[in-house]
Amino acid sequence: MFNIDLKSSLPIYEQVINSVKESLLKGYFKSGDALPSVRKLSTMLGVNPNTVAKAYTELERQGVIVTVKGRGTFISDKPNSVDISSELEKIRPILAGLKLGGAENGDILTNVKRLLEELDGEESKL
Amino acid sequence: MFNIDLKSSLPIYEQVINSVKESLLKGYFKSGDALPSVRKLSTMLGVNPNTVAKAYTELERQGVIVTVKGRGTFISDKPNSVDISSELEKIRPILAGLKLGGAENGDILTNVKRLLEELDGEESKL
DNA sequence: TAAGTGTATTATAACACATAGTACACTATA
DNA sequence: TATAGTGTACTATGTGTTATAATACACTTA
Repeated sequence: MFNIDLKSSLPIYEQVINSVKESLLKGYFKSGDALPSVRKLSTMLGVNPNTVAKAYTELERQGVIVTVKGRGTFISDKPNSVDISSELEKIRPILAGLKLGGAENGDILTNVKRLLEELDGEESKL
Repeated sequence: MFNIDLKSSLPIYEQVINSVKESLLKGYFKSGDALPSVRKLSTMLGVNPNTVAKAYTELERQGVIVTVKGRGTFISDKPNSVDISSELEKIRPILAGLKLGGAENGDILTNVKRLLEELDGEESKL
């Protein structure tokens, strides 16, 4: 479910954020569903509770989840909309690296399309 | 030419790396051309020479540039090929964020295509 | 009452980033 | 031969991020 690589250079809390988002897209969670508690998820992952709490805080800031003191953390029904162009600026240097490394525009586009469909999960295949 | 934002959260040396790569793709440099020296570029950008040296070291590791002791740094004629799938893994979380933020697959693909063409620079429009 | 929630705080350690200053070996040129 | 310019290496310092550890508090549910 939540796949974390402790040896990755990507910070653990960011991996948690990404993992939650992908789980949502793939339909593993629905609006209103409860996420694992901070302490439970931290023991599941073998990670400090503060690290999970940091991920949840950021996810709430983005409107992906909603926290209720004393009760738990739940999936939001309407995540904040994001600025497409600013997010695309993060992709730009990766694309530049791919092109310098010999990748063709067509191949890159095909793979991005495959990635997008993969993120749509199983429900989209019905 | 080399556009650097000292206030960005992206490390300066990474911005230099990206800047050099994009300049190459856009045709501002050809194989064999000399890059600004470490000390010269550092004063141009208002940055420590060690920071520029770090960027150049990484660019050489990727085969983008070649350094000759005592002479300078030059554009390589054959950058190392990159692993497409591993690079795409960096794009995955960004795409997930876009989709959660309400972006449609079609819009995302259109923008990625536009980015790719933008990186091809002016020579491709002849 | 007891257990489980999110949250906050302080402290510590490790690492990345950037700067500063210095030094060395090399190359090109006056 | 000097001089200036090149990449490179090193130590030191400061700052910020990441992650852990250990508590503590207020809240909710059973």
